[in-house]
Amino acid sequence: MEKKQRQILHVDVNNAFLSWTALDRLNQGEKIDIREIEAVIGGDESKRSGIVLAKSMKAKRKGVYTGETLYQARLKCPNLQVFKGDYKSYRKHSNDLYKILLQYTEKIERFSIDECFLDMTDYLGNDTLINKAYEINRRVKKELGFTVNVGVAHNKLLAKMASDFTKPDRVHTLLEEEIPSKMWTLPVSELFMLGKKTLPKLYNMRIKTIGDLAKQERIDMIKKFGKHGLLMWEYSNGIDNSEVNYLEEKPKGIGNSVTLPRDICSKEEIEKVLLTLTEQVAYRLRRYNMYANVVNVQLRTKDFKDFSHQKKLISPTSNTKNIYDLAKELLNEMYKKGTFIRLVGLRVDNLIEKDEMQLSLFTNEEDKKQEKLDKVVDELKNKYGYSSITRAGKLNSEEIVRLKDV
DNA sequence: TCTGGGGTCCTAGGACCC
DNA sequence: TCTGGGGTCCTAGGACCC
Repeated sequence: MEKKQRQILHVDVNNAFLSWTALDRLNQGEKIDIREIEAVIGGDESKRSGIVLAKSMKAKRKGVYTGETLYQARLKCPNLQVFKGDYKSYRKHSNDLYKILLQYTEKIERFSIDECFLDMTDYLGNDTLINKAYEINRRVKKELGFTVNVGVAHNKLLAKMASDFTKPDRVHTLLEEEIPSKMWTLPVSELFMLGKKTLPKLYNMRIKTIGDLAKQERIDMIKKFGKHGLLMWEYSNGIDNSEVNYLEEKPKGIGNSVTLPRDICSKEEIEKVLLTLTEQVAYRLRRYNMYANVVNVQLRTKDFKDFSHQKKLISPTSNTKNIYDLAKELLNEMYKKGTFIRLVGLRVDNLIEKDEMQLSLFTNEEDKKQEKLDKVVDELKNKYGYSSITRAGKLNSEEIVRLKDV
């Protein structure tokens, strides 16, 4: 029996951070709509995080692109206006969008803060997929005040490629019969999951368009690039059988990292930063009701060399002290005296849910005490805000690490 | 005034076991 | 003298995404 053809939409907010900040400013009574001028949402140069996070159409036309430094962007666009991002507000706008989309299907995968996949297969009624796409596009603009692109297709990959065609405020289809005309003609760099490391290798093989890639022998792509080769080959041919993952998923890992306002070169200073990062990570871990099995410490040197070490915990934990102790151990292993460090990161991985863990013949008295302490601290944080409570050893590092949103 | 921060998944080598 | 091979777990690093 042939399987029913799937009906998939991809909804992508146009210039999300910039549009949302534009709306917030208009709501606060500002006269200028920053979508209409040469503007970007950017990081903070004084904190050495001065990159472009989102740009207006006018800035884009001057050649400004996401991820480049504000310095480079200003060279191309001297009148560029730079605004700060507000993640709390972005989450709210994202949720507003989600609520509208829920009226069309419950099978929604929130792919990122500004992108969703919708599985409409069983939710079309007598309507067509493309009508639904236009309706969503119109309603979001009218009810929320920002615009979206909607991609219409029969799998996620094609829907995502379609929503990336001309912007803003558009609906595009990418049906099987349209693949040669609409997708194979594009530069191969436009293909989803094809990054800047792979691109030069393909150019060396005289592969310039997605169509060139699609014409390769499948087996050759596997031989040259392994699993990733197969993926690229399938994507270039419009093949993607992955499901819309609409069920809320627990995270697989939780991390926090920070670029320091100045490079540091003493283990003691790095430890203080690690403690601040650990507190935040462990707090989030406990809010998910999960335990970690692995701790990972990442360092970036002043000349942008990244390295990391990781280790399994003796037993799964969500306790700040256990994680911090192992993090210090890892730092000890990996840190060469005198190296200038630009970024410090801490993540926990191989997470399990608390109830999966047999509680526990082995939990010792010290751990139980720690757990109680963490709980008290968490409750205060929940009640009075994350930064309401802090421990003495950390105070110094707060001059270095500004507290971030949790 | 160069170059964020949060993730997921994959690969490859070594240890260890049968 | 010769010197397996399959499987799993652990770790470091890298590619890619938004």
